Amino acid sequence: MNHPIDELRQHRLDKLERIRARGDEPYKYSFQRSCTVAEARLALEQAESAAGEGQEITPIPATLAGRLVALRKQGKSSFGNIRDERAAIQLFLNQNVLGEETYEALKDLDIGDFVGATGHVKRTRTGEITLFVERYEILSKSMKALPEKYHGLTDVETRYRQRYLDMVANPEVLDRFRARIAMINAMREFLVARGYLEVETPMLHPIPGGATARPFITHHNTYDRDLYLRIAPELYLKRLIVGGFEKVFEINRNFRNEGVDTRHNPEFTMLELYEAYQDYNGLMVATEELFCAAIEGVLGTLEFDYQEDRIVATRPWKRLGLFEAIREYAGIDLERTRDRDAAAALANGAGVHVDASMGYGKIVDAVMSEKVKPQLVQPTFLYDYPIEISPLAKKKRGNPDLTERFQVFIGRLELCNAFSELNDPIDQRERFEAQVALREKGDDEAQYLDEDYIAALEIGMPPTAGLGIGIDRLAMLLTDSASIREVIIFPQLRSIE
RNA sequence: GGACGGGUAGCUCAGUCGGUAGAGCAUCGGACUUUUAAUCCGGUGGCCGCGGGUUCGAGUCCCGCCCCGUUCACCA
Repeated sequence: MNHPIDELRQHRLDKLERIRARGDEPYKYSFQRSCTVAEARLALEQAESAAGEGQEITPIPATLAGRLVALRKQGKSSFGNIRDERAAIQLFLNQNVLGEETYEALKDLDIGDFVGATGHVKRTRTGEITLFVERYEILSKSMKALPEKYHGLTDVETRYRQRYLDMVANPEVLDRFRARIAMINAMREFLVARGYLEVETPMLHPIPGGATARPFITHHNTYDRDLYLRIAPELYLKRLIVGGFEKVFEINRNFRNEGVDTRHNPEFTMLELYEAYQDYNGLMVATEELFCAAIEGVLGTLEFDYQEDRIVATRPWKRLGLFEAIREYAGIDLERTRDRDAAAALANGAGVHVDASMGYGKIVDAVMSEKVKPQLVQPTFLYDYPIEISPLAKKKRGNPDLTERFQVFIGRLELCNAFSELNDPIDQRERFEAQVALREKGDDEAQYLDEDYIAALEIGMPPTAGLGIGIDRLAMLLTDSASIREVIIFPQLRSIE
């Protein structure tokens, strides 16, 4: 068989042989760089500005390492480019300098190999910052052809399945994930500075709680029992508030056995925080501050573009009652109508599809999702949600049909969910029982009754407000990404058999 | 799960009416001592996503399936 892959592979194997035959090792154990490529470039630029316009400067000695990303041979001299994590630099390789034998050995280098090189950094006469190489060595041999240099790798499936290749071929992908990391760091620093404790709670739950979603089920052999990958950390974080911590947060993965689309990945990262003696009013302020810290931490400004829209996130953000928003954007009033069928009729009239299984709360939620959310470009709080779809939130003062709950929307993305936490154990039990009743009627997303959580509330939980932020979606917003898969480094794809 | 779009060389893509499977880059050989998508000459490289069908003949038409994207449904 003469497959091209075999041929290319054979060429590389031959090169490995030749390298080893020279007594060299194509997979080195370490390499001592004098600095990074970016540092070398900066050193030259600083020397230049110190010397002044048009002055001769002394070339800067440097030993650099990186992946060889281009090699232009021109007879007895050659140009290459290496790239390390942060920057790329041109190499100049000349037979007179390297010696005939070493220069000849360039034949055994391929684009994709890691190379270490020692020489002096200066500009070529075309002005390109270049390492004039005096010694080089191969550090690691690549056995595969890299994607084409000009177009890069654009095939979305390959980009997601082989993210490492995406990162090699498209360096801006590194920037996107750096932005995500910077965002998380900014939020963590903000919270730690305000005295929140970062905690870790279980990923394996005996009862999946804290959200309405289908769980992944797994099995623990020693205890011979099924466990669930957590759909939310909420109930454990609130147990910590019961235990005596007053400000806690966790940034970690949740798993939900639901559909996959541009805004949903089966595993996703959530920041949840809880603060004792706080309610949703105070939390709205803190939420605004936290979001702004994240946005400025990444972008350095509160004004930015997301897809087609210009977002201006300067505070204060718009606040709208949920029903007010529905009146404004859907043109119907669902607040006065607590009757399920009347609400369904109004929703239908507004062009929102309602099916028979949906109760009042879900109808309100559907109208919000279809008619309100698509209008919420600028940062907006929606607050006061129906009790039916908020089983862990405290009833609104003066209106037991509503809960003290809010969500934040930016760029049509739903980014967080927060409420005054329900800490009345008797009310909580009734809410759980309502969920169990829904489950018995066939709603497999209804929540489970968690007796131990009730027991914790019976010990006593102070007044508390809590918040959950979809980290991946916020990363989408701050990196102008249309799909959640662009900000999840290894997104979930169907496996190929 | 439905609708729409896509899957051809390692990568990026053409492929007309059903008639010998193409280009650029990469790769291999040659030329070249300041190039940077280097250039010039020559060569190698294909399960056309998979499986059926129609046909003298299928990358192309038909049917089924797989995978990806967008979208709708569900969810955050």
